[in-house]
Amino acid sequence: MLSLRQANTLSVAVARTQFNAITMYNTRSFSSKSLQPKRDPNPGSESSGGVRVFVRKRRVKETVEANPLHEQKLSSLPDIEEFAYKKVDGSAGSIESESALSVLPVGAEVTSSIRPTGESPVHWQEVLEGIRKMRSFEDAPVDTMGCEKAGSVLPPKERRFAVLVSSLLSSQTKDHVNHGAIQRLLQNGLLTADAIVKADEETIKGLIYPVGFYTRKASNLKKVAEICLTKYDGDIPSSLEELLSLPGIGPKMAHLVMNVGWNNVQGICVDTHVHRICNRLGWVSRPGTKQRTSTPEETRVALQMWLPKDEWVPINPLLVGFGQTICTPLRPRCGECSVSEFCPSAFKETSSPSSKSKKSRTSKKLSQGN
DNA sequence: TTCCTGTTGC
DNA sequence: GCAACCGGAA
Repeated sequence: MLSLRQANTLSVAVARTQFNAITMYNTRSFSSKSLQPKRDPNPGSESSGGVRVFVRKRRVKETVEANPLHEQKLSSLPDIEEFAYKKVDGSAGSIESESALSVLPVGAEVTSSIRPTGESPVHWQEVLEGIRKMRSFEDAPVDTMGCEKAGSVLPPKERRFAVLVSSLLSSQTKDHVNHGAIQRLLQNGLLTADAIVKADEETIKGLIYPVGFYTRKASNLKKVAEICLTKYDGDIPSSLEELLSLPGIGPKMAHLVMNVGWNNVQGICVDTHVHRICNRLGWVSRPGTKQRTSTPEETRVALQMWLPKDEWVPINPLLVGFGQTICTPLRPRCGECSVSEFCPSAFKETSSPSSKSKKSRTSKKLSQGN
């Protein structure tokens, strides 16, 4: 059975109401003021002696309380956490994934969220809060020109296509350069699958220049548009697997598109910033070891082990902006960082790696696992 | 030099 | 694991 400490990492507040209902709130999603348990708006129905359980997010709160059809509304929502519980007889049960409203046996005790299985690093909440505060002062490029901003004024289908194209173009490219390329495509009416299929590849290439790898990206863009048009009626694929099958779309972009394009959280979008910062903070490691993770994919899996799911989307823009302004790849500004006291890597990357020989740099990398 | 919100093929 | 893809900025 899981310890109280592990259960606490879920930050779930459980409270009984006079209707013998259990309302579970994710405390990270709520201000302390809104933590008051709400009574079951429809007590007793289909509960059959059980206890109603609500698992929901802050942003659907209004919907729930205002709409009598709360069950349908809730069950159609994504990003619902999974929870395990213990029955009175000691046996284990769980609330099904994606099931927002479930019935829990009388006397059952919530023991854990199913998803996070790893140990949370100490002080992770303080660190996250500290970074949020630093970010509220800074204005990182990602805040105004990130991929998720692409086509925010467009209709849903076109917006999704814009997000996909923006993702495709943005790798290894400065935010403002990518933003310019998207604007030029838009102005030339080339931000739909249909238009790109009809357009000349050289034209595309000229418009997206100078994004990184523009030749390859122009080629990929044509192929992706063709696939979107023929297989998805001009829309973009709605599953992780299908997105990954597109040329030029890897794990980082696939998760970004799922997150901001479909609002369907399948995993954390881990890029170079999230990868670097999580390792600096000691938040991720090789399974069963204390060594740092070596690839963003490895970081993603390790991070998903313990980070609560409602942080999966915001962690990306948060750490990207932090990485663009303070926790930079080269010469991080630890002196300006308010959470350096919690960072095992603080003030340890002051000298330029190039000041050392290649050999010592390699050995340094190898010994960095701590 | 190193990096840019990476992906791909070897 | 690592070079290639791309060119420019800090």
